[in-house]
Amino acid sequence: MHRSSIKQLITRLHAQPPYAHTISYSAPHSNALVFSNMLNFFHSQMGAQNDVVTLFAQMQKSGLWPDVFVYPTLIKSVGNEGIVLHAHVLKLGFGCDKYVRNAMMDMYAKCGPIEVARQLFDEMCDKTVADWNVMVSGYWHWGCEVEACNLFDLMPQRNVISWTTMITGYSKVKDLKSARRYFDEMPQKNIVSCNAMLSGYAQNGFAEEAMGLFNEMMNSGIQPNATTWVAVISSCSSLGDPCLAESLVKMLDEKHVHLNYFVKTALLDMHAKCGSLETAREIFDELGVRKNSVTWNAMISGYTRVGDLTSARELFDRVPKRNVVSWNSMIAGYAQNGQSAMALELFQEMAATKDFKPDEVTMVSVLSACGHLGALELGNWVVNFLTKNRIKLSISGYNSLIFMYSKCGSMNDARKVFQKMAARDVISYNTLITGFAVYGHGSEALKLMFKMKDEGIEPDRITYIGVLTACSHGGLLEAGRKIFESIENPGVDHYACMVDLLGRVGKLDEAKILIERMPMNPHAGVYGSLLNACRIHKRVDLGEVAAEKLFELEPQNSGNYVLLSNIYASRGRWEDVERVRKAMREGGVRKTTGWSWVEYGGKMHKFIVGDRSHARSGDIYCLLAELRKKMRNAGYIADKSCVLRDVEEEEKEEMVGTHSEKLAVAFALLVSEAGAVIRVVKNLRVCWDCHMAIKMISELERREIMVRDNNRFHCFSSGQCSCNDYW
DNA sequence: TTAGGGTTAG
Repeated sequence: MHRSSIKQLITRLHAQPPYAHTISYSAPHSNALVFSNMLNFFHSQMGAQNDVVTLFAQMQKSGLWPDVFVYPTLIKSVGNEGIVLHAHVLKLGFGCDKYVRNAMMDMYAKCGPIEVARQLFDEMCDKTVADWNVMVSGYWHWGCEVEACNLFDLMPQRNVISWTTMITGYSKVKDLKSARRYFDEMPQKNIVSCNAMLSGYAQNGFAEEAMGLFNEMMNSGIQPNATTWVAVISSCSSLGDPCLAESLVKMLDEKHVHLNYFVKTALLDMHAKCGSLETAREIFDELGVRKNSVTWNAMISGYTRVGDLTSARELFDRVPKRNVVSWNSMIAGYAQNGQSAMALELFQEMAATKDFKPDEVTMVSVLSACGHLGALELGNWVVNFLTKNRIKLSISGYNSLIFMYSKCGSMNDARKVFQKMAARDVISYNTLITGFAVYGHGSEALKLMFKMKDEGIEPDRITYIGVLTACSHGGLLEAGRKIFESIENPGVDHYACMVDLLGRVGKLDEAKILIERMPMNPHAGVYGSLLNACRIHKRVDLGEVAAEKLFELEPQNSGNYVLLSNIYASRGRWEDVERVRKAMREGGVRKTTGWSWVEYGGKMHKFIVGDRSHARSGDIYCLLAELRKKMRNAGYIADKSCVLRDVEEEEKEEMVGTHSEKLAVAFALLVSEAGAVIRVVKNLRVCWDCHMAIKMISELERREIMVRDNNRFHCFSSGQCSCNDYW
C-alpha cells in the first residue's frame, strides 16, 4: 500500500472516534524505517515493552505511521491495545499480509479470547505452518490439550517448531512421558527442541532424566547454549549432588562457556543447594548492581536451608525490591527451622504491608507453623483469611490444611478437608494417616492405606511408617506384622516401627531377634524403641543392652540415660539409678528443659519450668496457690512427680484481667511443670494430680481448652480430656 | 512469522 493512500485512510480515521485519540497524523518528515528498526530492536533484544510503546507514541508525534513490517511487533507489545490495532490493520488493508495476520492471531491466542484466534485461523484460505503452530500453541496456552492434539494431527505439514510446541505443551501439564514420545518421534531435532525437553524435565523434578538427556545431547554433537546450561545446572541443584556440581563447573570452565546472568543465577542456586554456600555468596557479591529479586531470594533460601536464619534475615531486610517470593522464602525459612512463632509474626507483617498479597505458598508455611504450634484458634483464623482473600488452594495447600488440623488434634476437620479434595496425592494420604497414627486410630489409618491403593496411589516409605506407627499406638499387632511383611524393601525406619510395635505389646524377645536379623545397621531409633519397651515392661537385661548401644550412637541424648535410670528405679535398684546419673553428670549430659504452651486469645503462651518471664507470671502463681488449696481439700496431694510450687509472698500481686484468662494461663503453667515430669519419666500416669487440676479448670470454665505438651495435644471439655488414655 | 531460560511450598 502506498504511503499517500495510508495518509488518506488515517485522515478518515481522524473523524471516527475512538481512533481519533490514538493517531495524530501530520506530514512525514523523518524516516519511518529507522523507527521501525528501533521498535524491532527494542522488542526483540530488550523485551522492553514500555520503550516500544513510547517509541510508537513518538512516531505518531513526528507524524509517522509505521510501515507493514512493524505491525507484528506492535501487536505483540501493546497487548489489549492490539484490538484497536486490529481495527487499524483491517482498515489500512494489512489484514492479508501473512506476517501481520499471523502476529494478530498469535495476539489473540496468547491474550485471548482463543476463539477469535480460531476464527481468524478458519477464515484463512492459505494457512502457513506458522499459522497452524500459533493455533496449536494457543490451545496449549489455555490448557486445551485435546484441541491442541487434534489440530496437530490435522496439520498438512509440520516443522521442528510444531513438534517442539507439543513437547512444551505436555511438559506444562507435567506429562513428561507424552512429551518424550513426541521428542523421540520428531524427524529432526535442534537445540531449541532439546532445550524444551530438557527444561520440561528440569522444571518437573525429573532431574535424573534431564541429566541423561544432556549426556545424549553431548554425545550426539548438539552444542549446548545458555538455556541448556540453565536447565542442566538447575537439575543438578535439585539433586543436591556436590560431585555433579563440581563436574559441571569443570565442564563450563573447559568449554569456556560465557556465563550470562541467568547461568550465573542458576549456578548461585546450585552451589547453595549442593553445600557450598560460600561459593554461592561469592557469585552473589560478584553480581554487584546486577542483582535482582531472584538472586536475593535464592541467596536467602540458601541461608535458610542450612538453618542460618540470621544471615537470611539480614539479607531479607536489605532486599531493595522485595516480592512475594522474598517474603515466602523468609517465612518458610522460619517455619522449617522450628521458628513457627517468627514465621507467623513475619506473615502478619506481610499482611499488614498491603503491598504484597500472600499466596498459596505463603499459606502453606503459615498453616505448617500453626500446626507445629498446635494453634487451632490461629489455624481457623488462617482458614478464614484464605476465604476472605480468595486464595485458591492446590493439592499442596489442602495438604497443609490437613497437616494443621491433624497436628492440632482436630482429626474430624482434617478428615473433612481430605474428603472435600477433588484430587489427592500420596502426601494427602500420608498426612492424614500420620495424624490418625499419632492419636492411636489404627483402623482408620489402615482403611486409608487400602483406599489409596484402590485409587491407584502407591503407598511410599512414609505411608508405611505412618501405618506401622498407627498399629503400634493402636496395639494392632497382627495387622502391623502383615503390613511389615508386605513392604518390598523395608528401610531402617520400618524396622524401628516394628520393634516399637513388638516392644509395646510385650514381645521384647521377638523384637530383639528382629533387630539381630536386620540387613542394615540399626540406628538410634531402633534401639530407642527397644529401650522404651523395656521401660514399659520393666526389662532390665534388654534395657541395658539397648542403652549401651544408644550411649555409643548418641552420647549426648539425656533421654536414654533417664529411661535406663527409670527401668532400674522400677525394680528398686537405686544404686544403679545413682550410677547412671553419675555417668550422666560426668559425661556432661544435661537434661533438656521441659516446656509447653497454650493458645489463648489468639496468642501462644510458652512456659519453661521455673520461668517467670511471662507477663502474667504474678497472676499465674496466685492462681496456682488457689488450685493447690482446692486440690488438697479435694484430697489430692501433690507429690514429687508433680511439682506444684509454693507461691512466694511478693508474687501475690493484685489480680489483673479476667478470671478465665488467668485460669487458662495458670493451667498452662501447671501443664508446663508437669511437662518436665512427662519428659523425664515418660510415664504420664504420675501426673494424675495435674490431670485433676486441669479437669477442675475446664469444669469451672465450662468450655473447651486446648493444650499441647511436647509430644501430644489435649483437648479438655467440661472436665473431659479427649486423650484419656494418655493420662 | 511460529518453539526453549533462573527463585519459593507439603
